[in-house]
Amino acid sequence: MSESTGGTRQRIQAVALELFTEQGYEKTSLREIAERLNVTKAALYYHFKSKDEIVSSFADDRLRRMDELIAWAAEQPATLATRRTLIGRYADSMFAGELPKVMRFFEQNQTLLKSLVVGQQMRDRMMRLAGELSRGDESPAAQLRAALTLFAVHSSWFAVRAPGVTDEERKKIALEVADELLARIGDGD
Amino acid sequence: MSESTGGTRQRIQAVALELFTEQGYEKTSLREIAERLNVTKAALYYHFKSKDEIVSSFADDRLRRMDELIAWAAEQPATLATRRTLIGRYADSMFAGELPKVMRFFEQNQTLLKSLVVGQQMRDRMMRLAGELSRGDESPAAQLRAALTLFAVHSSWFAVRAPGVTDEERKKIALEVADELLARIGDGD
DNA sequence: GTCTATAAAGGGATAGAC
DNA sequence: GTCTATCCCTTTATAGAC
Repeated sequence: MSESTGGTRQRIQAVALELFTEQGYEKTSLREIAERLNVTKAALYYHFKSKDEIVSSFADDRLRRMDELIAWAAEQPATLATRRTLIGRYADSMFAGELPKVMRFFEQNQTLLKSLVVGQQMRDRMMRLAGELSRGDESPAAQLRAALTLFAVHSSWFAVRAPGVTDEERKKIALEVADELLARIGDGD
Repeated sequence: MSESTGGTRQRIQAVALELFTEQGYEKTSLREIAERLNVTKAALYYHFKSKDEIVSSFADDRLRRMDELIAWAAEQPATLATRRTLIGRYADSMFAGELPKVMRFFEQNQTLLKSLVVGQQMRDRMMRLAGELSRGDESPAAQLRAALTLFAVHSSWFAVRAPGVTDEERKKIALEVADELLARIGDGD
């Protein structure tokens, strides 16, 4: 209860995430975030000790979930069934709650993957996830297919431009295409 | 001949493109670019009237090539053969000369696609290209496959992590995976 | 927990000498 | 074609009052 001081911290996170995603992290100033919330910059610094700590604050949760997913995958056999379940679980997390927003933020701010520590961690988790999806087939084509599978889930948000498509339908389409790609992994022998 | 004053303009373009891609457009200052070239900021402003004009200067050429490609595709029948030739030509341009560097720049600076005019133009061309790739099959799945096809060509640069892979091999792998995706477009009837 | 005020630095861009 | 010098603005971040 000692943390629920009106939820200002959460409001800062929400506004920052939105502006960082739409305009870019570098182009969004703390002044702009503060103005949207009708507070001052100094108030922001009470809740976060720097600009990039705001990013870490909402990315850490996402990192934890990815770690869980990767750990689970590492214990499974490298079969098509495992890969399908893995991408299915990943898609579930990408279409639930606030997590897709965080992933969209990183997609829009690719250069942060290099300059911020939390960005490097996110990059690392994505590569590990792709590694699990192609485990058992070390061919270059398999690596590409694994990466595209993840991108299929992400890009279903914007690549499917038809009007009136629900989230559930987007997920279904993404998994349909992903399954086709996964089916081609590991059949080289 | 009146423009060949030592190629300073080209050197500025090359350094800017590299730094913009590696660190991000917003994070790279004109001072930093000038220092790398051992000139002053004012010298940069003799060649380009603003920071974003540097971007336009190397993006315009890329835009022209994409326009040509889109115009060509629009005249062809919406068949699998056309789609395969189209993605093949696109891959050729992505693996030749300086063009891939420009595309990597835009990938790393996604937010510029919104804020810069030339970015909006590039975004528009990519969507048109995807449109040509899925023309004749307006299903959401076809749109997703078309987008993934383009991404397959782009991502072959970083998703294929095996050492010692040549550009030619990357292209071949990308087109192999792209062809599988394209084969699923337009067979809904 | 939020404020005012300010420090310290760096950004893009321009004027005018050479 | 490049320089020095400078303008004006915004940025992140901090100090200290309330």
